[in-house]
Order: sequence, then C-alpha cells, then structure tokens
Amino acid sequence: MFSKACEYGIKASIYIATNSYDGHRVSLKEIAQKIDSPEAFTAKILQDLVRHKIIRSAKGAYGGFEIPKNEISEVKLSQIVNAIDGDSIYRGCGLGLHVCDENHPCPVHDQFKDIRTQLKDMLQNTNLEQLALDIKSGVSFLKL
Amino acid sequence: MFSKACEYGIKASIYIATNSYDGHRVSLKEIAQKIDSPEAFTAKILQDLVRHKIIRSAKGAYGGFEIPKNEISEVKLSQIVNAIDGDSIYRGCGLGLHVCDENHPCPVHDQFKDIRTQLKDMLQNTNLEQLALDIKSGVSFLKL
DNA sequence: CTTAATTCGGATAAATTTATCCTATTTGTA
DNA sequence: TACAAATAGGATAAATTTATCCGAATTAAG
Ligand code: FES
Ligand code: FES
Repeated sequence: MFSKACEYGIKASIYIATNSYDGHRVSLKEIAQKIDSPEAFTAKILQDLVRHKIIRSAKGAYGGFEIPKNEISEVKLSQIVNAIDGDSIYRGCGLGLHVCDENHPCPVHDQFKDIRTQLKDMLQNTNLEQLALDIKSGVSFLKL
Repeated sequence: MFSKACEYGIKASIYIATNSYDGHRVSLKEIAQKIDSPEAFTAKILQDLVRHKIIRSAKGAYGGFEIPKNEISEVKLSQIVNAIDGDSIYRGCGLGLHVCDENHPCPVHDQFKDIRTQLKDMLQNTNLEQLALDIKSGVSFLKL
C-alpha cells in the first residue's frame, strides 16, 4: 500500500509526537530503535519531513526531532503520506492509466474511486494526536 | 497500490476476456499493444497467470491466450491480484508490522482494517465478465 | 576552546521490481 | 517434411527503492 519509506515516516512521526507531548526531543538513534527501522534510511526520511515542515529538527548536542505541542493535533496522516509517496494513491488510476478521469475511466474506476476516497478521508481525518495517545497508553504498538 | 506487474495482469486478463467471449484467442503481441504494456514483461506475467490456471495458453501457430467462456464470470479480481502480488494487501499491516493482529495493533490498525476489508470485498466481488462487458461496449478503456 | 553528540548531505551499495533478449519448444498449414 | 507463428523459459540489463557509509556543519556542556 505505502512504500517502506512512508511506513517508517508515519511511525517515526508518531513516536516523535508521543515524546513532544512531554517536551522531549528524540534522537534519530532512539527513533530508529523504537520503530525498528534502519537508522541511516530513517535519517533521510526525517530530513524530508523536516523540509516539508511536518517535524522540526535541532542540530548539535542535545538535538533531535520534535513537533511543537500545539501542532501535534494539526498534523494529518495525509500530509506525511503526501510528502513521502506523493498523491498518486489519491489521484492516480488503480490500473495505472495516465489519468483517472470520469470521461475516460478504466474498467475498475467506479469501484476504485470509492475505496480511494475512503482512504483519502481516513488519512485526512486522522491526526498524530489520536495515534500518539494510543501509543502512550499502550493500546497500540510501533513494532513487532 | 498494486505493482506494475499486477496492473498489467489485470488489464491483460480483461482484454483476453473480451475476446474469449467471441471465441477469439489473442496473442501476446496483440495484448501488449492493446493494454499498452511492454511485451516481454507481459509475457512473464501471463505465464504466471497460466500457471495459476486463471487463463489458458495455446502454443504454436494460431496459438495465444484465452479464458474458457464459462469461466469468465468466475474469475475474480482477487485471484489475479493474489497470484501476482500475494495477499499482503489483504492481510498485511498498513505500517509494515510483521503481523496484523487485534492483540497487537499498530496505531492505524482500526482505521486501516475497514479500508482493507472494503478493498478485499471489492476485489472478491468483481469478476472479469462485468469488466469485459464495459470494455466491449466502450464504457471503459484499457489504455491512455 | 575543546569535545562529544547530533543532524545534514553527498556518494555509494544492495535489493527488488521492471524490462529486454535470445533460444527452445510446440503446433498448424502448405 | 519444412516453415512460420506462437508460447515457455533462462539469462541479463535497466530502473527504482531501500539501505549504508562517511565527512561536514552545528550546538550544548565542561
Ligand atoms: S481511471 Fe482507473 S481508477 Fe479512475
Ligand atoms: S496491525 Fe497495522 S493494520 Fe493491523
């Protein structure tokens, strides 16, 4: 469904959010360990999210990644997916036609449209706060 | 969403179905041209579908691919997807956890489950006959 | 000022997916 | 039987995604 990069990006963002709640920055090393992802690859993805202003980074000793407390509930999953995988999952044709268009639909267009819309709505309506709270309370997990 | 191979596989199957209705076998060359796919790569995918007994092939002059008329309405999209991409899209965790499990859910498990189920139902309830008829009547398209 | 802990960024490597090429085999027709 | 039209299948190449490595820049603390 999503690329590995996107999966890591989502999990990392959630982990950062759980810590930003308590005012803690977290390092790349810690993130990678907690979400069970390759460190250097995760670094690239985090850089990308920083460039997209979805998370913040601080260089140097005691540096790390964070999300301003008041922004946690504003970050939607859709922003993360969009930053990393682009919008093809929302807008692209399920069978790879160059455009997805009512006037030139592929054979599965009607069926697909609904699912894509559902997925889009879900990603747009899910924010990091909800997800982070479940992690904090032990209801959900980021690895294994 | 799906791999390129899977997209080609679905489109090829639909094209074969439209012709099998009229009792026409179609050659690899014709298929690739009609669905706008690389010929040799498409050959591999068709071989795979033949091995999975989703389509049939006939070697030699006047050979090609076909689907027995009475089976067209029995072939579900889910079979094709499953043969080519496997079942991870149904069963795998959206965030890549090793198992998707109610007792050890990832942060998006609940939201994802519904969409995955919808996708699964859609693929299981859509058969080649429906799709092929729309192509024949010019309602939907396999390329551009 | 020095040091250690960090992110940043470029280069490169490994793995996977996508795509091509070539030969063997099969089969209908002349 | 000879030939031409196909699929089958192995080997290889190209492209993309995933992953690693290393040096540069930044920053807090001692
Ligand atoms: S044209 Fe294929 S999903 Fe819309
Ligand atoms: S555990 Fe992630 S989708 Fe079920």
